[in-house]
Amino acid sequence: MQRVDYPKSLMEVTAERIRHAIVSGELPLGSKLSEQRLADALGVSRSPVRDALAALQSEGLVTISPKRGSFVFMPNLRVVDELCEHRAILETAVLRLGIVRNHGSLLRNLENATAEMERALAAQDPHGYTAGDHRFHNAIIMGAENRTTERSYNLTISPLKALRTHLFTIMSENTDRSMNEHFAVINAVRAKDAELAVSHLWEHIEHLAEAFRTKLSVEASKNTKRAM
Amino acid sequence: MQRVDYPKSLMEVTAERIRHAIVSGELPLGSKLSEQRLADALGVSRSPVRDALAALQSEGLVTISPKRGSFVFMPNLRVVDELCEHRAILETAVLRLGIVRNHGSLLRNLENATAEMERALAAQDPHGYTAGDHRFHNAIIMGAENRTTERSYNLTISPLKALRTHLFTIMSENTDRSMNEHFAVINAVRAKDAELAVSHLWEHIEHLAEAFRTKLSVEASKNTKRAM
DNA sequence: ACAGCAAAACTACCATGTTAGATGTTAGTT
DNA sequence: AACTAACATCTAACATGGTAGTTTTGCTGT
Repeated sequence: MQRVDYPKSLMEVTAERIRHAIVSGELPLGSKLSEQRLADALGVSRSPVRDALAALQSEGLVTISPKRGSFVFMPNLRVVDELCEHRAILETAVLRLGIVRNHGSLLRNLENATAEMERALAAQDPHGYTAGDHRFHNAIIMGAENRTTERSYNLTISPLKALRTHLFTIMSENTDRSMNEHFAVINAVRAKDAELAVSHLWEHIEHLAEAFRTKLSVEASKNTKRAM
Repeated sequence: MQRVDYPKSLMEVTAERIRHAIVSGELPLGSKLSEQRLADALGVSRSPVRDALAALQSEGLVTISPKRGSFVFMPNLRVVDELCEHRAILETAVLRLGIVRNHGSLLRNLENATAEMERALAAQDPHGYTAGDHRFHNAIIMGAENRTTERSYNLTISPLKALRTHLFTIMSENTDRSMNEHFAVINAVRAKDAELAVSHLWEHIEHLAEAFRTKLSVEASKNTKRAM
């Protein structure tokens, strides 16, 4: 007999659906949502939708305007900068710890992730490449074995994941440089040179922030549509 | 004329009340809550209480057990360690940035905070001392001017604030060492020696973690009571 | 055609009712 | 005394109705 895992509540399922719709690009950034419409579309009452939206707000994916409506988050340049910097702060700090605490498994996970990315790159599979990238950075976060930091990371990474799919519909042109940066981090980790690894990692994330900035300033002239 | 700030919703007020009750020690750690009882006690309906509890759960102050009840969070040694480490990660990273970006105002705020702490120490005012300490660490966080990191910090610091009031009812015996550590950080900041400041700060937070650990292992034999 | 303005539609907030699941209690059996 | 199961009680999850604030719409006069 195996212990039963708790069935997910309606609110959780609802939150997952909406989160996926945002991150996958189904719901445009800044688009208007509505408890009632979402409830009708998902076939549930307004209560779980309301709870889900509140949860997604604390994840940074949704902003709720009192008496006006709920909206998919709409990043400006400053917020994106801050998100990337926060990400860099967490990843670099955790990388320092991981190199000391779990050097073996950390290195192995990083290598697996880059292998997946190379495979996806050869197969021209943008989706797989993105998955590998997430796996790479996730391996860094897991290295310190600190659940609090993991939670904090997941909160800030959700909007960034959404941004990635919304801004980069095709595989970026900078994948070569990106791959090299990943390898640079790995090599430094392998050599247990924490400071070098950290500096490569910070630079890597900074490049991503730059890419976001240029894309955002181009697409700044879009207007909000109703999605739900 | 000043821009009016949005009137707070019932849910926000409710959340503030409950949060204050937890952080101030009014509600014991691990004690059972109940939407209905809280609603009756606060004179509101269950809806805002429910929303508030959900928000407090994402702050780490409350844990909700499906169909069973809500409880004030109950930390174990591991979680406290992780909270402190996460705090150290954020504060040290942000301190590095702050020294570069806002050296002047950062230093000024740190000095004001320690001045407040010394005043409180001379006046035997534990409450004021704690307030000064919070102001000190808050000054560090504000130094980088990154709202995302601020939010992340506030989420992790709430349980730690609660722990402080619940575990240290009297002013700690280690205030001398603590004050010296604060001064060590300030001096390093003044000299713009980021690495030295960071190492002092990390050590300071690590000492706090140790204090939590010893107190927790002593008080581990307490049982849960109903509070509301 | 356009500005002003009032009515209608829409929204989240809050209150309350209902329900399924979890827990505590007690009567009944061995 | 020990175990069991029916029962009562308590809980949060979910559904639904009312309300006040916001936005849109559509009419009106110019």
